[in-house]
Amino acid sequence: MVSAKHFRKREAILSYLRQTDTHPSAEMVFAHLKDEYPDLSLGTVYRNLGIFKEQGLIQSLGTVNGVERFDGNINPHVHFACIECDAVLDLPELDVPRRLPIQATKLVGGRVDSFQLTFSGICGECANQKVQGGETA
Amino acid sequence: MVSAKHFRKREAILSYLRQTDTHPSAEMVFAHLKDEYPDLSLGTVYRNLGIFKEQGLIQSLGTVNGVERFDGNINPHVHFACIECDAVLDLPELDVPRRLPIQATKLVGGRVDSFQLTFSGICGECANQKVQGGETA
DNA sequence: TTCGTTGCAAACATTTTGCAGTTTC
DNA sequence: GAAACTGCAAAATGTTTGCAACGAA
Repeated sequence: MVSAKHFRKREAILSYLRQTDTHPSAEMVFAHLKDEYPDLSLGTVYRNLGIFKEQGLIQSLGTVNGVERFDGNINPHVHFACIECDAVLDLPELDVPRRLPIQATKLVGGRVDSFQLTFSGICGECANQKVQGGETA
Repeated sequence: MVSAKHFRKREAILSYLRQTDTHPSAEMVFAHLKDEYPDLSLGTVYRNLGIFKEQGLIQSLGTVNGVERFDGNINPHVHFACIECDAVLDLPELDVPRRLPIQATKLVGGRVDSFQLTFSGICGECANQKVQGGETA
């Protein structure tokens, strides 16, 4: 009667997504959990991410630089993606006016389920590094 | 001295992106231009889309169902993506409050270049078909 | 035994790239 | 000739899937 911990990597994946604010990709989740679960497989991560997404337990933020990013926080909120370091930050202070989804629904004529608002540019950290290190590309 | 038309498929690609409101993927651009340019290659489409994107002549909307979609209209505007038929529609009537990018810039501390606001759900057309055809999955 | 979960590796889809051939000047 | 653009096919990348093995009940 070994604790379920031995068995359910699924829980670890969901738990990590809910803990972190890094909006990780499948690979990032894998890399993070590899320490604790050395025999974790990337396929398992993908598989479970798909399941969580389908069940609405997590949301996909779309792709950043070609790789899909996930968020354990399913509350609608705004994101910022850094084109330099690929970091994705939450901007919970920004609220999208309620009229927007309402108007969208009217215009579309069908059903509007969700939205994704993502700003992109250079994050504070990368901007600082550029100033200090010089603008060399 | 054959007209440049014979030669520059690049122009045709950009021109199509500016004409259409379908927000096509590389494959869709390819399929559309294949008639007029039978020897067009998919690699050329990808290559030129990359160049246009880099030059700011077009914008990427991110991926819809795993494939990247492009927009020849680089004016910031809102989109709607149908999860049923993968259509992407413009919602030019919706305007994002100016305070949002300003606030985002302050919060991020770096630089905010652009944003992407995409609603998703079922478009009017697909919604109608569902009603008429019954809700059978 | 039965069911669900997993590791592994193969398969898959999309996108990128190297290279040689062509067009333009 | 040089420079730019292209077709083609190979490669790279990210993701999905089949299958056998394993764990829990």
